[in-house]
Amino acid sequence: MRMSEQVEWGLHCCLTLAWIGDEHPMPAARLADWFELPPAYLTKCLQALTRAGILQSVPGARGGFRLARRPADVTVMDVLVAVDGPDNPFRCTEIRQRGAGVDPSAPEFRTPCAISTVMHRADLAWRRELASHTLADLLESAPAGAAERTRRRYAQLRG
Amino acid sequence: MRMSEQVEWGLHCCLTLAWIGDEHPMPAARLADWFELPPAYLTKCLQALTRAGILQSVPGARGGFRLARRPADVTVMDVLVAVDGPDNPFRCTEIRQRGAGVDPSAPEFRTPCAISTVMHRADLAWRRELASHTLADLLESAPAGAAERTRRRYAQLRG
DNA sequence: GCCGGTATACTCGGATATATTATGTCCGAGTATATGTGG
DNA sequence: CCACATATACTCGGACATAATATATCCGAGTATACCGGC
Repeated sequence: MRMSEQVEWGLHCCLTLAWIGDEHPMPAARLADWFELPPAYLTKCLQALTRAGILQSVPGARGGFRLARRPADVTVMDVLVAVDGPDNPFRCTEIRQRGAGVDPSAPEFRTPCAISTVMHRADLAWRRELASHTLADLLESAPAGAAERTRRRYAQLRG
Repeated sequence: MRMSEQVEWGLHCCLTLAWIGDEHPMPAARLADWFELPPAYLTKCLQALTRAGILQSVPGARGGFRLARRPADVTVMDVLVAVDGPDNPFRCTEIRQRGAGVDPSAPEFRTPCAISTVMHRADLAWRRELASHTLADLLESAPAGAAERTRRRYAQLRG
């Protein structure tokens, strides 16, 4: 099991967009250059975040992406769901009902599979933790001066 | 992100082996037939569990697999690690250090990436939940009579 | 009848193909800007 | 000098290849059993 790298990309992009502010939207190509990521592929991630209402895309010249909501209103969980999809990593295939001599309509199968239940609980704990942290939290926990450095670097990049 | 199906297989196999007891080891082919799973592939899962010390393989005729420990001493987490590997689903690639004009030796990078920290916390919560349930718990939470039905079905299968 | 040797059938175990998913790339549709022209 | 129409350059957006991983399979090595012959 391995999480898509796009989750990391999406979170870093959101943080960078938060730091440079809403004044100018930032093109995907510039974000890709910023992190040395494949530009064409990063757009896919940014589009997913846009569809989820986390980013806002601005078309045309001087266009790009900006945050659609305030950092405090975007959880890490939101980003993950937007990029990686809403599905539970564990998917119960009900193999307990298979095999010869098993009646799928037996009363014992009315209650959910115990394994599935445990997995679901663990998934819930995971999601709860991710939902308890917002982009604002991440911005605050950054080293002192990170915002300033980011803005300066961005200004230098724009020339 | 999708968890390997082998995790589900491994857990169900462990529960079945617990129910039928240690008297006779159960061959992989019979377990595969039991759940209607691909026999040759299931062995890979069982081998992984054996390497982890959860199952015990008995070679030769009348051989097969049996539980190596008591059900109370095997957590769901143990099975997952054995089958799916110990790696954290999220893998920080330190993209914050990339890009032109960034000094990887800067003091701000001495502290771990905040994103990585949050992900690690969530992963920990997930693992903690999985580690808090043992095979014995799963056996107990099964519907009444499950053990009896399983043993009877197995006896009938052996002929 | 008992013991030993041998052949056998059955088991696991790791090396080898295929399917699916994630990664990476390309080109077209659309829009704000800049420019040039007429009033 | 100002307003408007037009052309342009830049942006996003979804459709198309490639690489990595999970799934599925096969055949060989090893072992306990069962059988057979000899004592």
